[in-house]
Amino acid sequence: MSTSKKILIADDEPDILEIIQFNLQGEGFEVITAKNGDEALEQARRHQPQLIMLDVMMPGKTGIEVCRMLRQQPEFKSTLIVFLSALSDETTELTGLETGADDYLTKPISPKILISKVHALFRRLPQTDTNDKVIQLGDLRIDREKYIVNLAGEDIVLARKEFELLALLASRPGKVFLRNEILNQVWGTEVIVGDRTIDVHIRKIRQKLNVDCITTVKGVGYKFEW
Amino acid sequence: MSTSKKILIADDEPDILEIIQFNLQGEGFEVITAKNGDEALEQARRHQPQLIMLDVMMPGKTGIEVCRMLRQQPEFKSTLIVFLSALSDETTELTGLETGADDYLTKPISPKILISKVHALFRRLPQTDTNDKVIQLGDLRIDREKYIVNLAGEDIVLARKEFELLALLASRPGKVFLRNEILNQVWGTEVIVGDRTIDVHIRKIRQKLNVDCITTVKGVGYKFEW
DNA sequence: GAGCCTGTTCAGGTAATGTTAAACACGCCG
DNA sequence: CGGCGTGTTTAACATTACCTGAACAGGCTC
Repeated sequence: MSTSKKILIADDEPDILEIIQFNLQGEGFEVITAKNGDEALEQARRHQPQLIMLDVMMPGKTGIEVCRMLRQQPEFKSTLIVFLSALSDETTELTGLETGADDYLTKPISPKILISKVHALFRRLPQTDTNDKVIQLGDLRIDREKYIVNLAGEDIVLARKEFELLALLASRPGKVFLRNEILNQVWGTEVIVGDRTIDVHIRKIRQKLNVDCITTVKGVGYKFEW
Repeated sequence: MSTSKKILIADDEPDILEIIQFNLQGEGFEVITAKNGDEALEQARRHQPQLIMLDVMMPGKTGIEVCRMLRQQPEFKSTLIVFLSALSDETTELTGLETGADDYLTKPISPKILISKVHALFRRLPQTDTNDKVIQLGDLRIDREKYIVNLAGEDIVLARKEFELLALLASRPGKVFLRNEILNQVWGTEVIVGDRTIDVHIRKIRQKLNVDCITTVKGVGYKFEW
């Protein structure tokens, strides 16, 4: 688990990039930079920052486009995204916020204000380890990327639905997931499946893991406990 | 289904109050208003809004003071707080953000931008609302999310109705809940059950908790005391 | 002590879940 | 294209835990 918070800044003006970088590093943040939209996407993918600051006007892809593309990818669904713009155009700001950004800052901006804003945004970021790609709990490891469950060194093969169901429950150990919640998260809102479907999958997981880690809360849902 | 989101607006100018209220209500928010700082504190306590918008310059307590006082109280630790101010003074903005506010908006502000901002803020809320789901009273903890009652480190398993009944009573310690009130909240208005049903559940809770915390108010109802 | 309210116990009914097997969907490969 | 294997869903049935009402006991008030 990385302790320091990573911030990606994308701007085509080297001066601005440098000033912001300097100030944020002074606050203990790890800063990654990009000179244009494509580079921003590339760096975001590589470094998985918690906060991304995008200049709106950049050669190639605009910040808005970059934001939209990021938000379409599951791993950036909850990443903080902030726009930086020299123009305080209402329409652009609106578009930016509606694209899923968390804030829209206008240049020039005082370094102090910028830092305060960044801190305010980080205050709202959920615990970093809950939406990680790898869930590690004792000798149980659930790797969302590789679709592998490993228990005490032993790889366990789970089918896709089984895996997603387990990953969901394990993403918040202890939390009771309502049956509806599970259906929405694993099956989506459009598909309608019978009542027993969830139970059957739960049973298979219990069987394959051969450990009593999923508790039924009757009339409510299921929860994962370790 | 989530209940509608409540927003509290505090401003001493009636015109501004009205404009903002109108716009937010149009978006489906439930809006509460306050004319000054003290009223804001009062209304916040009463209505427990998810978002509070504070004018900085108000007669009596300033928005900054109100924010500071709110943040000191556990129930407002994760409430969204936004400042509204006519003056874009850097020092004030800094102070505001450092007091724990989520954003600082300068008047005049376009309704559309305001609404977008509000939506952007609410997007960040769900992750942090776990605090609201836990009732902690001394060494008794009722966790609505985990469906667990923990007393002095010991987990106590309650059935669904028992849990909901206890959670209801404990949500307002000291308040006497009428039997009708309990029926409506726990059983719903449509279901009709006999008189003794509540008693039976109360008994089971008393038995399982093994602590005398539910007091009978004869001819009226029950109350939870700690 | 009568009347009213609540406490206690218990067993039957029932809704929710567990279990199993079989049907269905889908891609793979010859 | 058609059989095969895997993954997913359904249906039927078993099982469980929960909820509830009834029946009675006890306590308080008048």
